[in-house]
Amino acid sequence: MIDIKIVRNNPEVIEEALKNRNVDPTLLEEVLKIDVERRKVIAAADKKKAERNAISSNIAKLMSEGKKNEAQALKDKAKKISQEVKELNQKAGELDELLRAKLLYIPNIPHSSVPIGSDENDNIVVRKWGKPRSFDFEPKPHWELGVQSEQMDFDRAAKLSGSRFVVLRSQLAKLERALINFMLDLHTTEHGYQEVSLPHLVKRETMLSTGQLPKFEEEAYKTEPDDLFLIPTAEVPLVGQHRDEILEFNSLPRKYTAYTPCYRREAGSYGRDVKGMIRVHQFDKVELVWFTHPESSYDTLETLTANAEEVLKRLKLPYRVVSLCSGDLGFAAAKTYDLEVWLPSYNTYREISSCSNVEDFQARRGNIRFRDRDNKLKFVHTLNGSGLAVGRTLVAIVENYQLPDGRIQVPEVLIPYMGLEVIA
RNA sequence: GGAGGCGUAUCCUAAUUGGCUAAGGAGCCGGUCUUGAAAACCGGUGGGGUGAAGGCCCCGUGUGGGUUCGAGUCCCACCGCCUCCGCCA
Repeated sequence: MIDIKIVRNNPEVIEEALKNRNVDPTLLEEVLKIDVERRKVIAAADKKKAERNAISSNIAKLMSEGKKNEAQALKDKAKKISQEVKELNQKAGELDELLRAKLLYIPNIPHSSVPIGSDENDNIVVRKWGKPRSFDFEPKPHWELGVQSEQMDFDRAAKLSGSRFVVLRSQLAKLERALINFMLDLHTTEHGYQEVSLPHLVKRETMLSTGQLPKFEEEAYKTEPDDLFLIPTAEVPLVGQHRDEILEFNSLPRKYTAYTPCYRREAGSYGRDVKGMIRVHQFDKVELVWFTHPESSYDTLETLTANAEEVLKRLKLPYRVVSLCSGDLGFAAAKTYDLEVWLPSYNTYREISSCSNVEDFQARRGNIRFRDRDNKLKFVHTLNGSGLAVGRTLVAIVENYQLPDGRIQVPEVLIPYMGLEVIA
């Protein structure tokens, strides 16, 4: 959530942020209008309350002196004021709620280093690693390779659950498991993250604090009658863990990694990536999340991104790092690097990880604070990144490591996890 | 699902015939003292409104209502945690 004080004192900052994100700026005007009205009502209510409090203490004094008649006169007066207070209070409460509801729909302010642009075409390639392999045969897309070996089963998945699901078998099922273990081992033993095993169903408030709600409710799977949501990413419970907490200064930064399935309705993506397992309703992901001091969060973004990149480097998968432009930035993010892996079937780079600094946007919504050196309570900064999306990593391996006969060579670092060198 | 208990500030813990400022302790921050530190002592340590500022004011005892001039305290509903019983991988 955006700080109302920034909205109030520097509306031009928000206005520019909304403009750069291609978001309708009328939202800002509404917020400002409500805020002015709200403060007016609060000031009026406070004045009445002060008046009533003064009378109340007079009544107490008179009562103790036994002057009942005088006290009664004041009581009548106070009762009237109390009625006025009640009305003003109610009005203030309504405006407060209205303001909060509007604020929850305002996206984060892009960081000054974020390139200004309208869509993904304006993203900037920061660096590239590795060279796309040149095949001396015609490479096949993963869905052909997988179906051919009967280890990727889209028909049965559709029978079970409909479109955009996949069933994996045998060595590909094992490859998925191997990737999860490889990623978790790397992040815990070499990058210093704490592994966490988490609930996959979370409350509405949890989704709200990370920014998935209220704006993107149609993207989430919701359960009835409990109003629990299936997580679209482990970021949600990882960040939500510390909701309404005050973290020790010395416990920061906190670094967590978690493997979870991710559930996404993919509403509005009909017709995109319909073949294969690039875009499915359920996929595995190993997530990285940091809680940091505000002053170090941008250094952390570089570290976090490097941690995710390390997975691709060890798997020897060619990739590039892209800095998302303002128009392509996610709702909660102040700055995002996407990692894109080379996919022969698409003949291009496709997103496999997204690493973001959301600054205090989620901390403000979730009330996650720490006590600073000056003893003041402040909001932490949170960062998240995929390290990596397991399904897409599997796709990348299948396509990039394919052999002319359709078998898949196992990347060297995965051989200990797979117990074999080639997937037949 | 049934029964009972408990929710107070960063933490621990008080406060019932409803009434001045939610007492006390710990931690932390700042200050005094000291060669330095410790101890001791003093002040501060949630949110909001208003003001150029000193300041002034309002709210805050799980949440939301109610009674009352006035609620930590009385009433109602809800939420969370704990214990026991039942069911259960």
